[in-house]
Amino acid sequence: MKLQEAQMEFIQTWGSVGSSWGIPRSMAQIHALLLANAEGMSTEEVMEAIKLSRGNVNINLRELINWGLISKQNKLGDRKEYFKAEHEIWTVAKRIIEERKKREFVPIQNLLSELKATKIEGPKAKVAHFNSLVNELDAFLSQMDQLSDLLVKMKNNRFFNQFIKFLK
Amino acid sequence: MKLQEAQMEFIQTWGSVGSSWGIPRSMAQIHALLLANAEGMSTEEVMEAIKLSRGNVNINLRELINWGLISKQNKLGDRKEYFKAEHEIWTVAKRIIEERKKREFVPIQNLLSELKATKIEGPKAKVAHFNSLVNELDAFLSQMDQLSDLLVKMKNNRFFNQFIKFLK
DNA sequence: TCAAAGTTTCAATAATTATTGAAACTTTGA
DNA sequence: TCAAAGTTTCAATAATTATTGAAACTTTGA
Repeated sequence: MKLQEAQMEFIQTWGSVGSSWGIPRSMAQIHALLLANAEGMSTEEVMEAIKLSRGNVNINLRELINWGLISKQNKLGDRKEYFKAEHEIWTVAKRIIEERKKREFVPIQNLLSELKATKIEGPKAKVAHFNSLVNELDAFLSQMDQLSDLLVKMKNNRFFNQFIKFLK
Repeated sequence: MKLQEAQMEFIQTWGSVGSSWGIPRSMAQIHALLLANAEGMSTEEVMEAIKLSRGNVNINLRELINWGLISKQNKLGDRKEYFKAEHEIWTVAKRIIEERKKREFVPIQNLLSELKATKIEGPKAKVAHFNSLVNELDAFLSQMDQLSDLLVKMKNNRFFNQFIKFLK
């Protein structure tokens, strides 16, 4: 298989998985493209490679920068901006986890602590059920939170593997 | 705060977080509603509580059943079907993790193993970079896979907490 | 067997979200 | 200072996804 084809398959798959994830398809595709290329690429090159409009590429490159998944690069004697992916896979994962936590965990956690702090009025049994849901969810989410912090610190594969074995 | 209001806030938040997740808002809302009620509810009751059409409620109830997040119940002397949420929070998490793995991990993993098995042609350095990306991603995903299996088995809070402490 | 109660399907439509592309803006260096 | 090169913005539009609601279908028990 040609490198080009392989890259394209990768980009397509990453894009469609991304979009079933709540990440815009183009953003995921651009990310995949930059991951697949060791060197940075310019806006033009990205546009050309995955046939997207300038505006789209620009917006999504900036979003990827916000996520900390790519960074700007300058080439000497060249005025264009180049964009280069973070290639360390554990760092990539860390950034994605952090960003998703912000969007998916924090709002629920905020609501739950608010509800925990509030006296809820209504039929006793129903209120009890609701309160216990709130408490259990809250406890669960804070455990997941801890686990993800841990995960993110665990960049060392060997340690991770030992740890998995230990727990089996 | 009235129980009703509290439930509604919960339903709204769960719905909007769900939809930033790739889960249809209505499905997440129906799930939240059933989680918040100890007893099962009929299609009519769900429609009434969150103002959704019959078709929508029907489709999403079935989808929730597919996910294993709710189940049908019958009441004696009543022809209607009632739907009751799985209330054990670790089981809920397990089901969601499994379902998301199917949608988000499996396609990437399949592609990666295909790519690993293929000889890729092109400039040596670029092919090397691409191959190492494929290998690292594959290794990473299989670690996450193991971790999630582990997590799912770890229903016991006490064990989980000890384990977190142990690793700190 | 039949009608009432309930469930499912699905084409049409609404709502949401992503994308385009041209115009406005910014930066650079001669 | 100015024009060329490059970047950003954003209204219009396209694409995607979710929702409605009425009609078709199924089940139940008298």
